[in-house]
Amino acid sequence: MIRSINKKREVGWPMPGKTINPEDWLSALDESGIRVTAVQETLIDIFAHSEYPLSAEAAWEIARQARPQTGRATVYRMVEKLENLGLIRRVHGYQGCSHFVPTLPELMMLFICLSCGRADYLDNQPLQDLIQHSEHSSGHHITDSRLQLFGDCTACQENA
Amino acid sequence: MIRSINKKREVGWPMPGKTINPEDWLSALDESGIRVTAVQETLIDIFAHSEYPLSAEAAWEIARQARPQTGRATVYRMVEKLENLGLIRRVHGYQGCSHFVPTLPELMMLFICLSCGRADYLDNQPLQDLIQHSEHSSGHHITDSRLQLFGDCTACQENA
DNA sequence: ATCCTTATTGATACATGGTATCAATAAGGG
DNA sequence: CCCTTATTGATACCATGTATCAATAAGGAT
Repeated sequence: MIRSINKKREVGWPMPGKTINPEDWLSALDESGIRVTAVQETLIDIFAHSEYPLSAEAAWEIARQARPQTGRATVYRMVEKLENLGLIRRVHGYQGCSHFVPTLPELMMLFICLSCGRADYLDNQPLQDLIQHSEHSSGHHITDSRLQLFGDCTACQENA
Repeated sequence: MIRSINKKREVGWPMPGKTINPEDWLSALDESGIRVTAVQETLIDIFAHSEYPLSAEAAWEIARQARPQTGRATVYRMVEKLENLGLIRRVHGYQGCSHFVPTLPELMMLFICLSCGRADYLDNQPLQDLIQHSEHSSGHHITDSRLQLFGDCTACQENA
């Protein structure tokens, strides 16, 4: 199903018109009463700059390159905090359900290429429409959603 | 987040116009070259008749009521087979990612009520539209998708 | 700047969910 | 009714994630 594993860490997420600012993440942590520490800065940097979904375990490995004494539990705790604050979100179905990407739009339509592993954030208007339509036709009140799309990205189609 | 746990097992999935026939599941297993055994019939019956998403662990518990000697690994193996054959599918984000529901439409739009835990299969046309639209506007070739919707069902809204 | 309180850390042990192993069992074709 | 072989169930194992707790360090108060 998954045809490749994560590549080396590179820079930048390809979200047009929106970029990740580590400062904003630190502010969000600070505002929620969480103390800002060196580990946090390291991990925020790692998640904000990875071009691929990362698992806590993968983030731990990268973190130890910069801070060898970094503890495993600390990374898991940070991942939990970042997820609770909505700064990162889980990718369901990509090598399990334990990989995370930065949250860019609130209602994400995330596409993952099964060939190169890169993530792409698509225009989320269709998802908003879908939810609104389904709410009306079913009568249920929809408060949360998970959507993941998988396939071959444009670049990988050309290289095939 | 999740506001209740699974209720007792009841009967029937509320999918209008489509019901689950355990015979079909047994045929599917048979046709794929898998031997039909007593455990399989038990587990198919359990998954096909539960009104709520079931984890392998929960299915094991129920199975042992009917067949006390049923092994844990056997249940996990069966769940894997049923998932590989596309007969059941994982509910992502409902009490983790380890609960399963019968696959009714190929492209499922599954709604889970966070109050009563019941599942409802919604009309999947909006999802087909979304995928087609996103494929065209992004240029990516979409081969797989995961969608889950959560909220309060009509019944629970009335009871509130 | 220094102290003091307390959140956070890192090491470790533990829990949970799922998988590999393997002898015993049973399905179902010949 | 055999015989082959997939399947089972018991057990041990592994991976991912969590609880514990003494040591550390943030950052407000002084």
